[in-house]
Order: sequence, then structure tokens, then C-alpha cells
Amino acid sequence: MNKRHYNSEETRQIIAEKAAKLFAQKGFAGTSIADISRESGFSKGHIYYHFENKEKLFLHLSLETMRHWGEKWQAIAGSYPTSTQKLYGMAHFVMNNYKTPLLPVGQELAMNPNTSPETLQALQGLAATPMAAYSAIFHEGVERGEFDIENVEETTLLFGSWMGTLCQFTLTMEGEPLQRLFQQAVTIFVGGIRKR
Amino acid sequence: MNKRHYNSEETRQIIAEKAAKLFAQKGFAGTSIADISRESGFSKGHIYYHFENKEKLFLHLSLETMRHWGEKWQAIAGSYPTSTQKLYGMAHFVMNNYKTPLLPVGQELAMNPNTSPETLQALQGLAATPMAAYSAIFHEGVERGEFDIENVEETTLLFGSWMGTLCQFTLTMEGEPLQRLFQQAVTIFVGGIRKR
DNA sequence: TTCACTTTTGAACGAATGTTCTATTGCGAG
DNA sequence: CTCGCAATAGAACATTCGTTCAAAAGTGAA
Repeated sequence: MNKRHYNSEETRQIIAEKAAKLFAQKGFAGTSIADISRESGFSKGHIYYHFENKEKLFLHLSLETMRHWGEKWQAIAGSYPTSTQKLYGMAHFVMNNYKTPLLPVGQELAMNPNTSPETLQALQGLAATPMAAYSAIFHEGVERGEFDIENVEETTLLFGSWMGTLCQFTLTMEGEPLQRLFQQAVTIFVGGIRKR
Repeated sequence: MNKRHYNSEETRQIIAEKAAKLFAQKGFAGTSIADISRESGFSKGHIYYHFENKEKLFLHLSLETMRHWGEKWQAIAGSYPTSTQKLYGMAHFVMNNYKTPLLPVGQELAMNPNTSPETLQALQGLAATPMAAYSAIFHEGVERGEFDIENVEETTLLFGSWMGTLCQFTLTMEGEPLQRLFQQAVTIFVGGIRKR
């Protein structure tokens, strides 16, 4: 009856994935529907069969990505014995799971005066997911006596923005050097907030 | 003889400044010549009187900005007694002197496959200026026994990328909160690399 | 095999974009 | 005063963009 026919849902997924890759690489304005069409192998018109418009397409895929991200992190967050280890775990997780660093692209959209207000509001939720996860770690670390933090909110912002840019290196680096970069960042950060 | 007439050089400067502001706010692809024309108050055609094309315009103003930045830093770099203080000074300097965070825009251009090879090569030099300045501080800090750093190059990259994103906050924050953010970042960073 | 309906295409359109070109303005030397 | 040339404007152009639309193809049920 209202079962899905053909592989339409799969198609939608392919388009979303390729679009995410392109958005992350070339930005929102820099990525055209023609680009997405070429990369995904489906016609330009067909993209509009699945998504209302370019803005909605970006919104859908970025929010979906973040939702997955949050769920996946929640599933493993409990497995770290200390807050410090949890922070290392988070960096590792971020590196492997924001395959496509969409957050800066969301910022780009948010900055543009032509962006519709509804989109703008929806974008608010984009950064909120990872920020909440970071914040939880820092709060826990303070309570456990591991961290010495004056202003947790500010610290969260600092850590979040740092992770955000490091994510962009996933587009140009890989393997061990990339891993060391993330690890070293956490080592420095922890060194700066560790209780002594 | 070949003296400048009218206020042409000044006009060129105005266009460059307004363009820098727009590029920083809306990115390279997101900023149109029409935008720059509107903001600067000069006609679209006149922009092409001063600059060969959009790419060259961006290149000129970003390299020029960086050149100024580097010179200005060199002038005050010697006035800090310790490397730690120099790092704080750098953060303060970055906050006040990259009025317009053009580095991410340079990255955007560099990522785009349509960007000409010459432009690409010129862009290499963009990040090089601040990175060299950061690197010098870390090297000095190690020599003076202030910092304990395994890999100075990696540390430079980490500090540079962090400063880069923090710069974007200059577009949405100001005054004391902004200043505290930069300061706190350095405090954390120094805490992580300080010799103990 | 037919038929209704979902999926997919590709042509078409208006708006916007980067760029070029021609015309106009206005300074300053003579 | 006037004439040449730098400075500026704005129309015009080709291209690309996001989006729409009508038609074609493919699918599964009957």
C-alpha cells in the first residue's frame, strides 16, 4: 500500500550524501544544483522531486547528520571512565563522524542576509547538538574534580570552535597525522584546564 | 606628470576595504560584484577599472591586508619580555587587526576546483604570514625554556587554526566578552604547553 | 498484458552573475 | 578657456544559477 517503491529512498539518500560532500568542500553558495546533479548521477529536476529547494536540502541533510551524530555519541559516551578520557574520545569521535564539516557552511548560510528566517532559526539547532555534548563533558569534569574551569560556557565555545576548524582538516589530511593533530589539541586543552 | 589625479587611489582603497568586509561576511562566492558596487558606492564597471577581475580583487586585498598585518606585528613583537606574554600579545593583536577574517575565505577559494592555478599559488602565501609569526613565538619559547613542545610545526598549525576561527567571532561579538574569549584561549593553550 | 501511479528526465525560464564596452564627466596642463 | 586624458557610470552580454514543468520511463498490482 504505502510501501516504498523502487529504490527511491535510497536515491534520496545518495543525493543527500553527495550534496553534503560538495557543500562541505565548496560551501553553500559555491555548490550548484548542477554540481549535485553531476556528482549524484541524477538529473537536476529529480533533486527537486526529493527536496523543496536548495536551502531545504542543506537544512535537511545537515540536521539529519547532526541527529545521527548526537545519537551515536550518546551510545558511547558512557564508556569512558574519566572526563579527560571522554574528551579524548570526543575528539576521536568528531574526527571520524563529522566526515563532512557542515558547521562552517551553516555559519555561511546564517551570515547571508538573503537566508529566510525559518531557515535561520532551524540553523540555530545545528551547532546546538555538539555544543551540548561538549558542555556536558566539561560540567562533569568540574564536578568530578578533574577540571578547573571558571566559565564552562566560554570553555565550551572555545573547545567547540576549535574542533570545528580541525574538522576541516579531514578534507585535506588523513590517517596518523590527522589523528595526532586532534589528539594533540586535546592534550593542550586538557593541560590548560586540568586541576592541579 | 604621472601624478595621481582626483582621488583615484583613495577610491581604489575604498573599494578594497568594502570588498574585504563583504568577503569576510558572506564568503567569496556569496559576494557579488553588484554587492561590492552597492556597498562602495561606485559602479560595477568602475571596479573593473581598478581590478582585473573578482579573483584578482580578492587576492590583492587579502595579500595586502596580510602584508600590513605582518609589518605591524613585527613593529611590536620585540616589546614583550617573555614568550608567554608575546602569545597573549599576539592574540590581542590578531583580535584587533584581522578586522576582517579573510583566511577562511581564502580556504574557500583554494578548495574550489575552478580557481586558477596562479591564484592558488598566490593563496599559499596568505596563511604563511601569520603562521610564520606564530611559529617564531613557539620556537623562541622553547629556546627560552618557557614552553615544552614536542612538535613545533604541529603546535603552530593548532594555534593558527584556533586563532583563525576565533577571528570570526569579531563579526558577531565585541568589547570585553570578545577580549576575554581570546585571552582565555591563550590561557588554555599556554597551560597546555608550559614547561613545568 | 494493461493500467495507475511513482520515479526520472531534460528542456525551458527568469533572475542573477562576472565581465566588457561605450559614453559621459571633470580635472589640470597649456 | 579648452583640450586631452584619467575617472566613472551604466547599459549590454554571455553564462550560470535556482527552479518549474511537461513528458517519458519504469514498476507492481490486477
